Amino acid sequence: MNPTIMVVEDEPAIQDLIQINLEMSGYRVLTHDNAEEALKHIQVELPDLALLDWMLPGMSGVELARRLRGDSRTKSLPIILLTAKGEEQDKLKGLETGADDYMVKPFSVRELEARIKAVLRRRAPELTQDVIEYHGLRLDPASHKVSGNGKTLSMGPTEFRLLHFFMTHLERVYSRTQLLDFIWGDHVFIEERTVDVHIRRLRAALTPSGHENLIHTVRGSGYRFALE
Amino acid sequence: MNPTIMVVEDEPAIQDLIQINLEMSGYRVLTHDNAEEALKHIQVELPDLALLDWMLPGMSGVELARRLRGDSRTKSLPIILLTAKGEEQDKLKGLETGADDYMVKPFSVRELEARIKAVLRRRAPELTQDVIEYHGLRLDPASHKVSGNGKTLSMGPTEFRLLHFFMTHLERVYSRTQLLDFIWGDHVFIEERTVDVHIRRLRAALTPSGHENLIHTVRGSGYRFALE
DNA sequence: AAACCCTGTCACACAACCTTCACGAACCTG
DNA sequence: CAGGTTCGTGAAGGTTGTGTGACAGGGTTT
Repeated sequence: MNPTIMVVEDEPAIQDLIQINLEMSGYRVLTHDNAEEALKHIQVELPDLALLDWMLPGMSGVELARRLRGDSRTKSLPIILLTAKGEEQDKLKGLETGADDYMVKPFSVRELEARIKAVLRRRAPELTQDVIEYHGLRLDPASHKVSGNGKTLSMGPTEFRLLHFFMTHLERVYSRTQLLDFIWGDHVFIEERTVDVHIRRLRAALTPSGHENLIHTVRGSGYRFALE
Repeated sequence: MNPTIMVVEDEPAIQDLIQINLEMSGYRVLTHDNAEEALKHIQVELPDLALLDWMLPGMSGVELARRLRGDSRTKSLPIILLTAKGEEQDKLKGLETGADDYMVKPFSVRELEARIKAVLRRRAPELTQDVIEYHGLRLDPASHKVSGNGKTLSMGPTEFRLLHFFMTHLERVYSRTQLLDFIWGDHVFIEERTVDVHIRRLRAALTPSGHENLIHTVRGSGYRFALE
């Protein structure tokens, strides 16, 4: 699934501009024109990044950012603030509230996309559309293709997500529970051992190019993806 | 046909400079020296990109941009704003322009063309009227004709737009929702599965020349158009 | 008015996929 | 080396996603 970006912006013109361009770039966009509505939506669905206007009718974007940081569920949600010119001197305050980045209006769409990409890369690399390559194994999120030493490898959707996660989180052990959280999503009621089965299928899918030995079992702890 | 660029600029010297250079580069250029005239023209003909001066007699370029964003017909028209040096600080306070990009005068013609190209490529590669050819499959936007290895292929309007979109967006997976947004338009209340049906019709239309296997199903994600 | 084309929706069938389970191998501990 | 734990593996069963044919409504042409 593509990264979901929540846009909270009260001016329709700029809302449309952002939405159209981000969708064109492959993001899924949710728009709200006030903070209260946005908060309600977040109860239901957690976006991957939030783009908040500084000034909003009712609760301001700054206040919204602070609230999101306060709640443990949204604590690590990447946030970019949009500020108009005169507000710039308050930028320190903005960063203090926990925003990852901020942009001063007017901004170009190119710049916006660059910053979104930068923030995502830092905070959630598995959500960017960047091609990842590691020792002859190549994964392209945009075209949804995997190849090992030039040879195309095919696998199911879950194995693809699993591999994508591993390739953006190298050299580290993840427990089955963690993998379930990151790849299957929040609070899914699934047997832990199911992870083993997908690991096995991923190994099988990587075998044609000999990359199956990148996945290491760490007995008692979980799995690790690396050269060794 | 070449992309049409509308230039709204009141200074004759700059107007000429832009017009001559852009025409030299193969664009069709429409010039107006005020926003009202430009709006009138847009009723008749929709350009592929608008180049607006910030300051204009009567309605300003900013106001014009806002209006264009407001009308659903011109909502997604790419816009580049031209601003003079001093204007950037004074006039921008809290202004949301809705432009895709903006340039500060004086600028080089080379830079202008680079930005135009970038904006066009990002916003509407399927808008260019260039004939597209890909592995024996040939699509001519101007005459609305498609042929595969010389053999004429016939299809309905929707399938044509779908194919046009795919051929200008190769090697990338698009979800059903994205395809609905890009090809049917924003906020259309249409069943997602309808996309499948048109994919099927497009495949059927491409079968006579054997190009139906350029369309790949990516289970759980959407469709991808490429060789593979 | 009839014939035609295009479109969006539905229902059904099938294939791909996910999850679980059970069994045995591998491993650790004492 | 015995007992217990953890992991790999194959298969079964249920679920989900996609391909496909049919059909009705709207629009256009004949």
